[in-house]
Amino acid sequence: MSTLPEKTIERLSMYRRVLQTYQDNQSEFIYSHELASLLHLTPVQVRRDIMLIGYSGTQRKGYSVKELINKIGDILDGNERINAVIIGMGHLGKAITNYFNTKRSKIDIVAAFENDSTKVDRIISGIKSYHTDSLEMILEESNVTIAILSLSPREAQDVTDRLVFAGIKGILNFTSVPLTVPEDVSLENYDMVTSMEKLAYFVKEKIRDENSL
Amino acid sequence: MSTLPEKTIERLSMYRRVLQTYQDNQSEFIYSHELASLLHLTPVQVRRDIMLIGYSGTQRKGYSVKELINKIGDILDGNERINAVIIGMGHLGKAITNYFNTKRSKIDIVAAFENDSTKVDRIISGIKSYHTDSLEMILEESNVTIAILSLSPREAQDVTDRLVFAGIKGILNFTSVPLTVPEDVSLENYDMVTSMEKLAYFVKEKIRDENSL
DNA sequence: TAAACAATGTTATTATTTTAACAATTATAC
DNA sequence: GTATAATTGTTAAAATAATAACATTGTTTA
Ligand SMILES: NC(=O)c1ccc[n+]([C@@H]2O[C@H](COP(=O)([O-])OP(=O)(O)OC[C@H]3O[C@@H](n4cnc5c(N)ncnc54)[C@H](O)[C@@H]3O)[C@@H](O)[C@H]2O)c1
Ligand SMILES: NC(=O)c1ccc[n+]([C@@H]2O[C@H](COP(=O)([O-])OP(=O)(O)OC[C@H]3O[C@@H](n4cnc5c(N)ncnc54)[C@H](O)[C@@H]3O)[C@@H](O)[C@H]2O)c1
Repeated sequence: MSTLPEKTIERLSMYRRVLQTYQDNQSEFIYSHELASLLHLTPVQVRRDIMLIGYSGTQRKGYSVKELINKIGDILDGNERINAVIIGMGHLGKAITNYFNTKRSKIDIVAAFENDSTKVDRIISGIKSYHTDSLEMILEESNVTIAILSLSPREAQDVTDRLVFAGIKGILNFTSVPLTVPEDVSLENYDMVTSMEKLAYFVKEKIRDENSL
Repeated sequence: MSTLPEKTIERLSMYRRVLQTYQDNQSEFIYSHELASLLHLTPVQVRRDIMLIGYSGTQRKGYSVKELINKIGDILDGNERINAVIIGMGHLGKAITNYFNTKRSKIDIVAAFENDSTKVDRIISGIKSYHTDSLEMILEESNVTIAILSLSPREAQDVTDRLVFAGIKGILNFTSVPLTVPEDVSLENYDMVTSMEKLAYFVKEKIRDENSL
């Protein structure tokens, strides 16, 4: 199967989550319009996404919840578990680590890195925290493909370069720094300020539109 | 000016941020290709966005950094400051509050709400935390338009309904719950698990592509 | 067993977003 | 001054994503 559209991948992740709670509570099958309604999407979009991943339901009956969950798992998770590290165990880093390692998931955060000596060589939020100096050493002896960046912006590009050099293939960047990475490294940015400013803009626009009617 | 495309709004927020640091360090003017390069975009996209907001640079000279910052400010910020509240002062809520109120911005987090009695009626991360029971009361006497949700998923929809009823116009949702809100309320969701799973998928795909060459 | 119905699966259309093409303009060099 | 080069502003085209249309098919009902 060729690479799926980005937006479809995002929705697959969301389908799976709601299917998992649906599975526990409800029926064995689910209709596209039910799944759509749980996520405020259209039934067509759900059907199209499911078509794209090559799964088929039964007409008049819907999709097998269990099979669909498994099929999504095949696509999102693959076979092996994925190891991640987190750089920067400040407020955000601790929140993320704490959150992630209380969820069941195929992705594990296996180590943290810190600069601040008071946070090094300790267990924080359930995982071992190392000094950033030993980044290369630790990464060499473990199979880590993803890094989460929640460190001070000032250090973000330097550490990124080292991560890339050490063979990291994906970066989830919470610093607002626009990172430079080579082509073969995937980069996901989340910028909370942008998110807030965007929301504020559309709130303003809606109020303006209402007043102008 | 009519409502701008969503993606343009996101980039405007990013333009402004890099322009602000550029302003402090460098020249009075900036070329589209320079601004593009700082954010890893194309010069065309930068020029098109700037066209859409109705600002003009000088050919052969570029854009006045100061004027462009101001123009973006007119669009994103409007005239008045915006007040926000945050619901749920757990790990994530504290991180966000702490982060936001150390930045200069037109958006202020003015109050927090909590259920846990040990976190109520105290100053946490610099802002006053109230019991969620008093949500309606506090919102009535202040001009708050935006709410940030970082509370337990279980309570998310209930609190959302109350926020909407109390007149909130925008919600930034960090719980992974697919919230139901009326048409006139803007909703921004950020789902960290989806973000991670998406990243993991594209990492896998890239590795697969490389192996199949 | 046949007709009606209600759901899926897929192709076609539309909307949004990005990228390309290029004309217009202005600073610089000669 | 005039030619040249470099940059903006805008329209056109391409790519991506969402929506609509509808044919297909399994299920129910009479
Ligand atoms: N907290 C939020 O809600 C939030 C929101 C958006 C963006 N961010 C961004 O996320 C990052 C972290 O935010 P925070 O609020 O947790 O800040 P913080 O100051 O609490 O944490 C930063 C941590 O990074 C560590 N650090 C610095 N250099 C390091 C290095 N070279 N290697 C390893 N660790 C290093 C520091 O010691 C500190 O513990 C910042 O870039 C911030 O801009 C945070
Ligand atoms: N921490 C993360 O990195 C992260 C990442 C993604 C999503 N989330 C989501 O963000 C939310 C918060 O995560 P967290 O890690 O901070 O969890 P947390 O348990 O540390 O914090 C949740 C807080 O919400 C409070 N709360 C519960 N019900 C409330 C109510 N009705 N009114 C006000 N406050 C209430 C609790 O008392 C608690 O302090 C959760 O929905 C979680 O799924 C967190």
